[in-house]
Amino acid sequence: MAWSTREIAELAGTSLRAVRHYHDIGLLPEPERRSNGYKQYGVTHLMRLLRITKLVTLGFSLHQIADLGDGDEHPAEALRALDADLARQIEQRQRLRAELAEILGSGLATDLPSEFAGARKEFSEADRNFIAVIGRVLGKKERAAYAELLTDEARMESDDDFDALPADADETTRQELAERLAAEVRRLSEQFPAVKTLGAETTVGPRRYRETLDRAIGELYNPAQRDVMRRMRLIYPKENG
Amino acid sequence: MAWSTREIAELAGTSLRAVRHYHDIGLLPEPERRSNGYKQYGVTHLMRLLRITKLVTLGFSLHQIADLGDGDEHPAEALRALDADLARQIEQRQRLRAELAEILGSGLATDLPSEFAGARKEFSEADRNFIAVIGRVLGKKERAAYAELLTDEARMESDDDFDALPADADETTRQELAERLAAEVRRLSEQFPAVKTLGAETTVGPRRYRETLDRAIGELYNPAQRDVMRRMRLIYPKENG
DNA sequence: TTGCTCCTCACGTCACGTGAGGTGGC
DNA sequence: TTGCTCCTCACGTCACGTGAGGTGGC
Repeated sequence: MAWSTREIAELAGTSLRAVRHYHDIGLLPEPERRSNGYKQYGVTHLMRLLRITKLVTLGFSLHQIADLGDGDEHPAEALRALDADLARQIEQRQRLRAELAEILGSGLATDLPSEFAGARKEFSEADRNFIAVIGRVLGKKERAAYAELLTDEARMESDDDFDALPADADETTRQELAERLAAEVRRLSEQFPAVKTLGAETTVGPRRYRETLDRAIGELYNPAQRDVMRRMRLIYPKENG
Repeated sequence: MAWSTREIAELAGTSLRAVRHYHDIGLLPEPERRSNGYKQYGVTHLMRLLRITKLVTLGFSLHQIADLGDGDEHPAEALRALDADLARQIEQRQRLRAELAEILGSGLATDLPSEFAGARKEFSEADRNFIAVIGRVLGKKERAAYAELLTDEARMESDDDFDALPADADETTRQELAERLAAEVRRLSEQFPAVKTLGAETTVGPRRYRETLDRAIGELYNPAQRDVMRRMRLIYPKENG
């Protein structure tokens, strides 16, 4: 008597359902049946199944295996293509691991681009969100420049004051803070010339870039903070965040 | 006015459908709608979406992302688990590439276990099938021993005669061939002591092992060849293939 | 009126896993 | 009669892709 479905599945190291699936899609011919409907497999079926499971573990899709046919020609070209594919997958995973290492090493929030891994750590939630958004719309080079700025520059007292600014801060407080921040931005612009042109290279075009930043600012900061930003721009009329 | 679905999708570098999918599974809250039913996204939605897409590209499943919650705690443990997983995936792919290299280098048929990569090449189809089957049912150590035998031993004239043996070969031819083959097997048994106990360590148990080999022999070789095998066993009474 | 965007079903993909419900031989 | 194996539907998984069919603002 011949093998049952469970038996060839076990001999081939696969599952009952997998064997039936290979029948369903026409990858493995169905064997003869006994009078009660039970399937009876022979060596040729086992051979075919062994080939299938081998190719599956190597990483071929069932479609590819079907295309390879049941002949015994050596599919060198397909094997090389698969190898190249595996090489790509390995590289991609290695890049991901490098990124993970950066994130883990820096304790960087997971919603920030990993270029910012080296940045000084204490952002307010609004700042973090703002940086996440700007990080998405800036082009690669500008993002790197921005990241460099955040990495080299320590947090200043004026930053704390800005974060803590209440929505109803009075006129004098706002103007004074705007002046201190403008002085800071001026200094940064000299130290990091890229800041002057920030927004020149974006992923969404200059118009969407401006719109996006404006919307982010509108939602993330309170009226007094937004007013301080406006005043800053009057004092030091350059693009800035 | 706020962002449309297409707009946040583009800002986050993902697809319209992906955003809707995140809504469907409750990963991303739906925003307010305009009177015409159009969705209007704000910065908080963009932030959430950015976090999701970032974690997706790192390799988290949507379930895992849901479990991480929308808080901004640093998911260090999850990141480390993911890293370990990526390391495993890389290793597995490297093993597959090594196996592919062996197969490609040797021109080995894809239905044979790759341990047999070094084996002498000219198997008859029946032999190849038989080796594939026995390769599956032998345990790892015995498979290695068998592979070593096939690697070191050159093909003999008697092998060719056996492959070419017609189903109606006469008595004398069979007996003579059986004697030559038995002598060969005796020599091999001395050179490779593992041959004597072949079948002791199997993946399917001794009973299924014997059954499997018998069925394979029955289907792969003609009556005269099977008779020669029987005679061999009488002359040199050891397990053999 | 035409073109473009938005919307909601709802089926398709891939390689099976997992019951559901029924039959056959000991 | 009970337990075990075999069978055939047929839905579920995962992260969306891809139309199908309809509406709204310029």
